[in-house]
Amino acid sequence: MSKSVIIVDDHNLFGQSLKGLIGSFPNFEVLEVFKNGGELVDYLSANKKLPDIILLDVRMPVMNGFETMDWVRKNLPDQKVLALTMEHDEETIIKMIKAGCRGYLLKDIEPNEFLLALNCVTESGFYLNEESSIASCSSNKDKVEEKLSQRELEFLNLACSELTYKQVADEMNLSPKTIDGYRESLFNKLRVRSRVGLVLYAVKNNMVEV
Amino acid sequence: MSKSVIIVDDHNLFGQSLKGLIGSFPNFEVLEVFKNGGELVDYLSANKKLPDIILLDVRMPVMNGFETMDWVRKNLPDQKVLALTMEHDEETIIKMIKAGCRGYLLKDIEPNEFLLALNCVTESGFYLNEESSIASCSSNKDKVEEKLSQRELEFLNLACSELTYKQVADEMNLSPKTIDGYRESLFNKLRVRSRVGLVLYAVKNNMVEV
DNA sequence: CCAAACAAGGGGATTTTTCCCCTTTATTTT
DNA sequence: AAAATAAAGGGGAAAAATCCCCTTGTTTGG
Repeated sequence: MSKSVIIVDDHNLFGQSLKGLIGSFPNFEVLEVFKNGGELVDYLSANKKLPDIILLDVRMPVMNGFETMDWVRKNLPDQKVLALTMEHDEETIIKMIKAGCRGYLLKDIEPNEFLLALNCVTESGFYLNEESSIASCSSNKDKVEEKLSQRELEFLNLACSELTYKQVADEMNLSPKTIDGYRESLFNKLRVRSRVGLVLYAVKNNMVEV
Repeated sequence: MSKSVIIVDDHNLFGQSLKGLIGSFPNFEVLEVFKNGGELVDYLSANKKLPDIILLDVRMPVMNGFETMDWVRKNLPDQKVLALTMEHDEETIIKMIKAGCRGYLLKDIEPNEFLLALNCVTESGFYLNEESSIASCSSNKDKVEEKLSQRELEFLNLACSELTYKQVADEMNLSPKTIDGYRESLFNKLRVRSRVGLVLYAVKNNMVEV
């Protein structure tokens, strides 16, 4: 019996090309190609046919990979999802694996490795290559991310702007002194020594939209 | 007669998938798929068959799109090259068009638009959609980039770090006051109001490695 | 139930950044 | 040759960011 796949990727040319490639594999067929998580959620919510595998990009408009993965885990906990992205930074890999995806593929893998991964997931339920295993073990950076509270993340985002801390305080309806506390706390957690350091950290780890 | 295409893209899965898609178009065939500009240059240097079109990614290891485009223009000025990337920022588009490519495609276009572009380039020599035309006209950002001197770029890079301006001055063997001059000058040129603004500008426009 | 962790806020001092106005010396353009 | 521009440097002041040490409630895990 043929295994069914749904592709979710905002780069349409890639999605459509990949559909062709997967279609050429024996025993695989592509049910749908979506451009963002929102379209996928609409489809899945409509009780349409569930695919054997969902290939999920991380950076997408409307609803990104993390948000989409959260939704899938809540609503279809048994759905197999493979993250398929260009980001090879540990943060992203760890976040996606924690969010519950069954493996992490980089867009620069060879097609035969890709086929292997598809088979691996349908049969054993998981596909983890060296990079993602390494990433999920070495939880060094991981821990610090964990420790950032919602409020701290809000602050971090606002710090990545030309607002002064005083203006950030207004924005968050807090006193400048509290903001100073967040700043100091983040400096320690993220091991940076200046606001520029904060911004660079956030950019490096895709925590802000640039 | 069939038109020949060479694909240069570091994301192998994309390159191979795209090969499949192009192969399915009538009158198109893919000669080679390379993972970076270096491989392309090796091929072209070896006097192998020249393709009708080269599809060139911009962000690649070893030899990126700009460097590759420069080489092609110098050595094979009549070779038709289409940039095919994810970057939709004006800087990149302008730089690639200036470097001499015949058009600029985003990876999120529809396959039929893609086919149109391929035909357009082989027949008329150019393919410019709205976005790239807009970009090459509205040279607003363009001009400011132009105006940044080598020294200012050096400063900008160092400003994107946790160094204080005093330390940046040491690094550049200049007085802190001169650095202050660069700072002020860049604030005006880039229309930012703080060091964080500088960093964000540099990150947005891929002027620093993050 | 208690101690630990956390969110919010503050005083006061130091350093860094930002701003505005200014000079000199080459180089380039007109 | 005169004018414009780039590169380097400066004084002085105001604003912002950084640092260190501190208090008061609230939650929350053990």
